[in-house]
Amino acid sequence: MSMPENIQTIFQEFIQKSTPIFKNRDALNSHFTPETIPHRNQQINTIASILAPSLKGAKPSNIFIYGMTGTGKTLVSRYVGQELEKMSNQGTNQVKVLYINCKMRKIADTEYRLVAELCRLLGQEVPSTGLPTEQVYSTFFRVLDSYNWVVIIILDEIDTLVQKMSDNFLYNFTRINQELKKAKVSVVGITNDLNFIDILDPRVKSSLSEEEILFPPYNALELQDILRQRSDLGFMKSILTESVIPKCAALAAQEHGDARRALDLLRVAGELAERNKENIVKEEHVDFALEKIDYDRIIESVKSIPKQTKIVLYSVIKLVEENKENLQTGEIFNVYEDRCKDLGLTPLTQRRVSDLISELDMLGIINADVVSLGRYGRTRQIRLSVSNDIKEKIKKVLESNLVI
DNA sequence: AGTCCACAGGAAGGGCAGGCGA
DNA sequence: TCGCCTGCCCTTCCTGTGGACT
Repeated sequence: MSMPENIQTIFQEFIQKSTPIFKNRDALNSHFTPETIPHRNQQINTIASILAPSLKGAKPSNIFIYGMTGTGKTLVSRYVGQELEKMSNQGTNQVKVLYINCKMRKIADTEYRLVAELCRLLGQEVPSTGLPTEQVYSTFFRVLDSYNWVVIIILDEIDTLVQKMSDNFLYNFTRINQELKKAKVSVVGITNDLNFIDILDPRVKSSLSEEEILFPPYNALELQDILRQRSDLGFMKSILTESVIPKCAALAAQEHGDARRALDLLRVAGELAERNKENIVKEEHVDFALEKIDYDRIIESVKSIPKQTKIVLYSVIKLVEENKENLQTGEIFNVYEDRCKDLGLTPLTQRRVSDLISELDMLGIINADVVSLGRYGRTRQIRLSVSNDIKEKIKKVLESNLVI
């Protein structure tokens, strides 16, 4: 059997399959905007009433929105923004909402690019490079101030912005209105870093958070409502076993009520059923989905970590395979040094390796707790925090990657 | 009560790449 | 195109520390 024929068969089967599972897969994606947003009425109303004065040409307060991942911050603010623009278009046409996700590379990773993107959103093309930053700013101000409108700028994941370019930038931003004659600007900042507001310069802080809105995590029942709404849109009728949605909701509720995670579980469960050519999504598919999402995440991060970190991780695995438990930094460092010599690389210092171990800990691949062993020193106790299957897969990835 | 282990983890600075501005 | 600047990775040097052992 030749390859092309094989692929043809897969496509054929996919098309001919009598009972499709998905009606609209996109509806099960966390980025999808449904027509109504369950359990966020309070937040929607608050934001709407803060922004409403813009319809009469007044500058609304700046808003600072915070909450954990998957609590609907982005969804709600985009939704309110859209509705506001709609209303404005029916009337005085005075409101413009600009949305920027600060995490996007090539769009918002430098001050220049961010301001250039804002110009673009206002309909003014700016060369993607070449101009002095000053000039982009003046273009921005010119376009902004060319019309008697209220511009609401939504900066999503605003915390990454500060990491990249200091909060000087935000300071300028909060003072924009003093430079403008006709237009008025309000800033909506969104973050899932709950400590973010504390590390800001106090002046920026007070200006940015004229209004603060907290998005609490969803509980399991609320998550179920969200999943029901999406599954009605996304799945064919009666394709889900009764317990599927409560299970997804319960699992996601365990992790700080993350709706994104709940939707991922549901969608992946459906995809797994589809791939197995089954026509009903069952609870066991959710279990597999849970594993698969975890698995994919970890393998992806292992692929993307730097070479030296890979060698550190490989050393940890080697030691684990020698049945060593509760590894110490020093042990790992020794094995790591040997590995480096085998590979003809100069090893990093222990100080640095210690930081790399922390990074692996944060990725959730290993578990590194600081403990005191009294007379035997203070160190980290390090364990692999993945199942055996994943460990084997990681090992394969590392070996093919490093030629160990 | 004091010692001392095996590091943790902060501070400062070197070196380098890559983007910025002229 | 080239110097300049910035951010990042890494090293060096350092001080701090919980608790088993004496």
